[in-house]
Formats: sequence, structure tokens, C-alpha cells
Amino acid sequence: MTKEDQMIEEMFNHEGDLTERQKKILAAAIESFAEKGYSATSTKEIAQKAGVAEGTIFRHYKTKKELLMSIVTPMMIKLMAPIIIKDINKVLNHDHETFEDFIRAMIDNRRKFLKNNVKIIKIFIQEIPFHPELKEQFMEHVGSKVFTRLRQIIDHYQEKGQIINLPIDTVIRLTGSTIIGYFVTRYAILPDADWDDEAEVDSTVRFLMKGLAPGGVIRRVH
Amino acid sequence: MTKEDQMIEEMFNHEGDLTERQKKILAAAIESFAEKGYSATSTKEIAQKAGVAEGTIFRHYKTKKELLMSIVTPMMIKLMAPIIIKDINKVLNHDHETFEDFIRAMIDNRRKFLKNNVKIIKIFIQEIPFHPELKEQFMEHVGSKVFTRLRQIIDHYQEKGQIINLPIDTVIRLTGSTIIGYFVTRYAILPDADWDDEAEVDSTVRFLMKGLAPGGVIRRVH
DNA sequence: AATAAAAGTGAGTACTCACTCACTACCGCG
DNA sequence: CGCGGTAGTGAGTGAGTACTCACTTTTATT
Repeated sequence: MTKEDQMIEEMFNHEGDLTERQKKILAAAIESFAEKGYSATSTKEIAQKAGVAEGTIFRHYKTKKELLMSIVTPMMIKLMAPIIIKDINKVLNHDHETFEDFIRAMIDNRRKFLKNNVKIIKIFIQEIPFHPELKEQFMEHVGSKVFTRLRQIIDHYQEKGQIINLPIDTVIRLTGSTIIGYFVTRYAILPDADWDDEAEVDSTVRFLMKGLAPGGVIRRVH
Repeated sequence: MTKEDQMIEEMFNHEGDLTERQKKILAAAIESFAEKGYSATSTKEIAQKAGVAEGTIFRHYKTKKELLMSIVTPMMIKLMAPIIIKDINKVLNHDHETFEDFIRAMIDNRRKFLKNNVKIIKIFIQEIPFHPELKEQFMEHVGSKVFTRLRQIIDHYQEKGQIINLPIDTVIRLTGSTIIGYFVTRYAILPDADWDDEAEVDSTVRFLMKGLAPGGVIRRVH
């Protein structure tokens, strides 16, 4: 875990305030929500899995939905935070001379986090279409900032002439599709296949760089 | 709609057998499942939306789950069928001389279908994690055949030297991510943005072709 | 027109749901 | 020790839940 992650951890993490039973409730809820979905999971079931009375859940969370939110909200902030928080000049000029460096750093940086939070992210993606507040919360407090920042970053590398001059949103879409597509197949669709992660990331980044290279015509170099 | 699509339509479509009320039930169920999710939708609600008594639903479908299946199963067969059914030699040698032709044909061919079935596909994707039978049905009867066929196709163009010699499954992943990523942003995430579809498909296909071009080093041609 | 099968109905059934509340157990503080 | 506050309990509540069934209406067949 990087220093930034630790900082973010401290900023948003109130897990220290939680009682043992509360932690058990959260763990049980995450387990069940991920396995059967929010709607198909009963509070009784969560209570049993946590080894706790049903009333205890409602002592800490007014409604079942509040329980869902308390799982999902801190995760999405933690997931997006590094992109927003990092000093942009540092990122662009010092740390990552090339767009490829930047992409590789991003993948490295977020991999561990994703790995440890597959279940919560699964819940988040599953439930987003059915809870408008969740979508709004995401768009207003996270999504828009992330996209603004991403646009700055793409623009920077475009001006440096490192990547093709397509509309910025198209570049974001193509880059996002490629990286998210890798993570989804790696951790959601085929998590049990034997992956050579280093090789796959390498292929993926090369593909991305070649695809986004400036100029339309390509010639093999012998 | 192509001739193949019509053929498939006739092969799998039993909509002619359905009564007016049954069609209304299906339409109402699709609407509600897509909007609120399968678990959060009650049969009473579906009946009301369809203007039908609750008992009528269970006259035609033994259980609520059977209703879900009757919506989702024919769709996934129709979605995948063209890839399986088409005469492979015709596809590879006659119709599509280059991999780019093949990709463009695929996007064109499936766009209309996707557009007309967004809701059902949404339901399918939402529910797949929670219904093992659905996943098995998909993998055994559709998934494996599609992947076998896709592997043949990729292999063919690799041997022709048109695309890079990465592991076939990696090529499928990269191609799939790019195309599915386009369709998902186009029809699920930002369906209301004003899209220049022709330009977007063009950028996407170019990106894919450049990314999968043989050889590791790229040089701009002036 | 007679008859049988199929389609449609809606009140009823057993059960589950999220959530409440009166109560007990434990904790730190004087 | 006494007191106040928080944590934990589990039986209880009314509003649903998927599904059934005895019955009526429509449709097809002769």
C-alpha cells in the first residue's frame, strides 16, 4: 500500500470506531450481498451469518439500505481518491515522463485495492442501476472530478505528442475499456484461470500504446 | 435485419404462439425487471402493469424464475447465434478479406440487435451472477461454441499475418474489451449524449487495428 | 348448438419481509 | 455502590411475498 493510500485510509476510515459485532455485521452483509444480491438478502440472514440478533443490525443502521450505503460509499471514495488527490504537476512532469509510465503506474496502484475489494465493487456495480442516490453520489462527488482530472492528463500527453489527437472523451473510453476489460476478466469472469499477470499487463499496455500512437498509418519496423 | 437474422428469428421465435395477454406479461416483466431488478419486482406488480390477474402469470409460467428464463434464454441464443451459424469458410475467405472487414461487419450486424434489446441484455447481465443455471446454460450451449469459433477466426487472421501473434485468448480479450466497451458506453452509460456513431466506430476500429497490428515497434509514417 | 379444452380470474394460503420495542447486560464515572 | 448511557436482544407487527385453486369466460372442434 502506498503512502497516499494510507493517508486516504486515515481520512475516510472509521473502522476503528466499530464494535466487534458491527464488524461482523458488515462482513456478513458484504458476503451475502455479493453472493445473492441486495434485494434477495434478508436482514435475518445477515444477522444469523454474523452470529448476532436481528435487532442489533437496526441499532447501528436505521434501514437495510443504510447498511448497503455504509458498505459502498467509503469504497467508491477510496477507489477514486488517488486520481483526484495526487498533485497533478508531480504526476505529469516528474513521476511519469510518458503516457505509458502513467498507465502502468495506475494499473499497479489500483490492482491491490481492486483485489482486496472485489466483493464490495461487485455489490456497487450490481446496485448502481437500482439506487438513483448512489448514482448521483457517484457522479457529483467522484465521477465528475475524476473525469476533469483525466481530461487534463490526456490533454497533457496529447500536447506532448505522445498520443493520438482524437477527442479526449474517445481516448478516455478506449483507455478505460482496455484497462477495465482486463480487470473484469482477470478478477470477475475468470479469476481461477492461471494468469501470467506480468505478461498480460504487458500485452495490454503495448496494445493500448500502439492503438493510441499518433498517426494513422502503421509500418512494421524490421 | 439480415437474412441470417430472419432465419434465426424463425428457428427460435415462438412469439407467434403467444396470446395477447402473454405478450403483455412479458413486456411488463421486461420493463420491471430492467428497472428494479428481478428480486425487487413482485408478480403482483407485473400483473398490474400488464393489466392482467396475478393468476394468469402462473397459468403460463410455473414460477417467477421460469418467467425470467423465458425472457433471457431466447435472447442470449439470438445474440450469439450469428457467430456460430455462419459458414466459417464463407466468412473468412469470401466475405471478409481482412480482420478489419470482419470486425466492422460484426459491429454493424449486432448493433441493431443490441439497440432493440438493451433492457433484456441488462436483465441478463444483472442476473447472471445470482443464477448458476443461467451461467451454465450460457457457458455450455453458447459460450463454448462462440469461443471455439472466435479462436478459429483469430487463428485464421494470425496465420495470414494480419494481426499480432499474442495468445489467442489475449487477442479475444483485447478485441472484446474494446468493442463491448464501446457498446456499453454507447447504450448503457451515456445513451443520451449526442454520439457521432460513424466517427466513433471508425476511431474504435482504427484503435483496435493499430493495437493488434503485427510487430512491437511503431513508427509514424510522414 | 353442444362439448371439451384452454385461458383467465381473484380471493385465499402459508410464509417471509424489514423494522420496532420493551427489556436486560454491561460499561465508565462520581 | 449508584446512576446514566450505550449495546444487545428476540418475540412481535403489519405489510408484503410467491403461488394455489375453485370457479368463470373464451375459443376451437365437431
